[in-house]
Amino acid sequence: MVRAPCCEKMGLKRGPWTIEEDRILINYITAYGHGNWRALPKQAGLLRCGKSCRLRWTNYLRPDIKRGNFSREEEETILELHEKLGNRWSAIAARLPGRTDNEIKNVWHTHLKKKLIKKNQLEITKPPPVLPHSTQNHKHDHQVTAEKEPQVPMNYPNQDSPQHSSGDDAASSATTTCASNGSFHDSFGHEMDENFYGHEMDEDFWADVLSVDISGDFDQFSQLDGVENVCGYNSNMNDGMEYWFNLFSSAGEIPELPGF
DNA sequence: AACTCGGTCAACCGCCTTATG
DNA sequence: ACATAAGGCGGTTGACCGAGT
Repeated sequence: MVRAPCCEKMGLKRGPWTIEEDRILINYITAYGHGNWRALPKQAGLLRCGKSCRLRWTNYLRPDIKRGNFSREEEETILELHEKLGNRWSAIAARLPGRTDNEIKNVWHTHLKKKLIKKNQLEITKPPPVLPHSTQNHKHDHQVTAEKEPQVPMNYPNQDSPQHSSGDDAASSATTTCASNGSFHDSFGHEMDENFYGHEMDEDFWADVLSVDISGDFDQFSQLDGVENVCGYNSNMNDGMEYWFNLFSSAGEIPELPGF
């Protein structure tokens, strides 16, 4: 079936999002939610297609996004889940709070795939263990196939969860990254230093991007009702909210966020 | 200093599934 | 039951940046 594109290309902006566009999108979703992505850009006054808005929100602007490098535990979790699930990035992301499918996909292709191939090559070059002759025959088969990316069919009949569940999964997965007392936890629930995920690096990054001095009162911002409501949980600052904070503080809008 | 190359990651594309009338 | 709209997914692209030459 041939379908028209999801949005007319005429007059709609593409490419990287500007800070102003981010603010408009956050303002709108904070005030009205995102019931209908297709109608959203028109109602919010954005010259973007709904798909682009959804992607920007889910992959970047959502307040529960965790930024910075992946921890060793997270990498191991991805490897483990990828072995079980294949390239089902959204299913993997659902098990890694604060991480998006896009981010996991990127880290897989840039780091983990190579890591896995290297590991498998090392195993292949290792002298084979002495095995009973009946089992030795199939040893190499397994190692060779492990080097390839698992081929997962488009329909996943053997999976215990439905294929399209990332929206709900993502929402439910957002509840464990940052406790109400401000402590940070990794995906295994271990308490962590807040700098662990490269928080300090992010601060510099955003300061550069926004040309603002980051010395504001995050607590005041993060405890606003509207912020809590959009986050879906009672949370203090995390990286996504930090971005919000800077976005609005640079425009002098705190605490008069729309919808609050 | 200028250039190349490879890594990174945000964004887009096309297809599929689900929801709705 | 069917057609269409909308949401969502995985694959891919391309701009950017830093390291190496």
